[in-house]
Amino acid sequence: MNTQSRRQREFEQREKLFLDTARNIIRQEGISALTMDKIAEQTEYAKGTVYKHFSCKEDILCGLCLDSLGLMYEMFQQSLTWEGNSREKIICIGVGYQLYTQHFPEEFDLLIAARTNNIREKASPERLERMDQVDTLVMNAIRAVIQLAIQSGDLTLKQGTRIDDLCLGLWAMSFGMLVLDSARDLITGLELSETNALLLNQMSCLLDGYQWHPLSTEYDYHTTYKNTFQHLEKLLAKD
Amino acid sequence: MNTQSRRQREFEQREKLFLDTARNIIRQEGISALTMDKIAEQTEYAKGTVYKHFSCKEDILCGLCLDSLGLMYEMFQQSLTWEGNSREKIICIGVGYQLYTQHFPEEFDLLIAARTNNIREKASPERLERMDQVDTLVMNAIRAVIQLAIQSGDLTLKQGTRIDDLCLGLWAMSFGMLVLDSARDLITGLELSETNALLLNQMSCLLDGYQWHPLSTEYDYHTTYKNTFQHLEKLLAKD
DNA sequence: TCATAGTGTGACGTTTCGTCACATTTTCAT
DNA sequence: ATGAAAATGTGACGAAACGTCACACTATGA
Repeated sequence: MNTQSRRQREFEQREKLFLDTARNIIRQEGISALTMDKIAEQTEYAKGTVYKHFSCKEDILCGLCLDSLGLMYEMFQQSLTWEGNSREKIICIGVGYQLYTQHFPEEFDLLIAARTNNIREKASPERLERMDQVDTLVMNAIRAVIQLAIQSGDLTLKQGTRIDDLCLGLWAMSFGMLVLDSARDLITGLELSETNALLLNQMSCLLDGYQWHPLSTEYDYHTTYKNTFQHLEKLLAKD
Repeated sequence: MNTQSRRQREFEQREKLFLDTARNIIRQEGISALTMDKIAEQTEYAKGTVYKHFSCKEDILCGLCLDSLGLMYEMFQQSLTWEGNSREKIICIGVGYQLYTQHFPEEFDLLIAARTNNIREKASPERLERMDQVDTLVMNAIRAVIQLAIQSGDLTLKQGTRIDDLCLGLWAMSFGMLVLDSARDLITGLELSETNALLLNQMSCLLDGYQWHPLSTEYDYHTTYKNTFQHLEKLLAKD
């Protein structure tokens, strides 16, 4: 009975060890340097043991994404507690997303890659399933703020628009901006404002378009942005 | 002299043959089934010859993306000629983007993957360079419409916002929506409107937020959407 | 007609993957 | 304490794919 749970615990610890090692290799040498043999060697386990945990290399990548998503979820939960009106809470979530991508560019890169068939074709169904679940949790965090906004009267959905449409819209805008911005040096010849102003401005326009009150003309969200930024940055620094 | 140019032509034709073959393999068997040996075998050339054209597998993927981007650019150029106000032109571009992703999901998948270090770490610098160039062309198409809108008085940029910020915002929203939507079945538990309405609604809100006239309250863009959709779909059907 | 430059080839060495039969350790009933 | 059985860990191995390169073949033009 007791040994059962100990075994389980050891198994989970080892899984964590493998993932941490993989993460380090990617951070230090890039994703193409990640091999199963290297993970085995650095952890001083045999390759077969690694395969007891992960069905293939892509499965490990998804495992790393799962960790990332979990971290992101925690941060989003933090954002929900931010004191302020509903729009400020949404901004706080956006800032969290942005900070995350800036602190963990490699992980974000993986998150993008994991939306790609390249990876999904190979990863194990179980882990893909788990990723969906965390995805849903993250979505729920956003959904909660939207519902709050509707309840408090800050937001009235237009005819034919659903809550989840808005969820996806906000997510899409943030995701898109961060993907494109993370590859900003690729897009040569673009004359952009500085990164931080970019996301806030675009989100402000979108939220104004939704008629989510108070509008950016009625309220100073730059201050909100600065404050949430500092707040969340402190949280991140703890790691 | 003459033989020179003939050689050159033959070389380009063969490159196209390799790419077409690769595309077919991906479409039929998925990206993980793509191997250099398979391309060589199917084209009845030796592997060494394939490597005369592409430095590695990832380079081929980028080659496919280049083709995709070229096609997209052509479609965007078409959109610029759409008769209507500046907002309708932007919508036409968005619709083009959407149709593209729906018609060529595999290619779109590659476009996403090609923004990832996974691929970029390995592809040849020359081809990455060329991709940037086409990226820039595509951006220019969007930029042109924004400039038109400003000139015609439909749009006035807010203080501190640049044309390229708006470019990126529009691109980000569309890209984000299409990425997330292309993986829509992943995000279980989401209750979304149908795909087509989604992008239009979100773009409408964003454009309203920019105060890009005529606003969606003053003009029926659903009709525009339908018309542009049909128009571009005909163009695509020609292939 | 033949020397030469240019082009194409596929066998080969290397890397990495993923497997599996066997070795080692742990457990638990006696 | 002991040993049989169950659980766990190992790493040698075969297969698959990559990318290279010395050589073979072909085209060119003097």
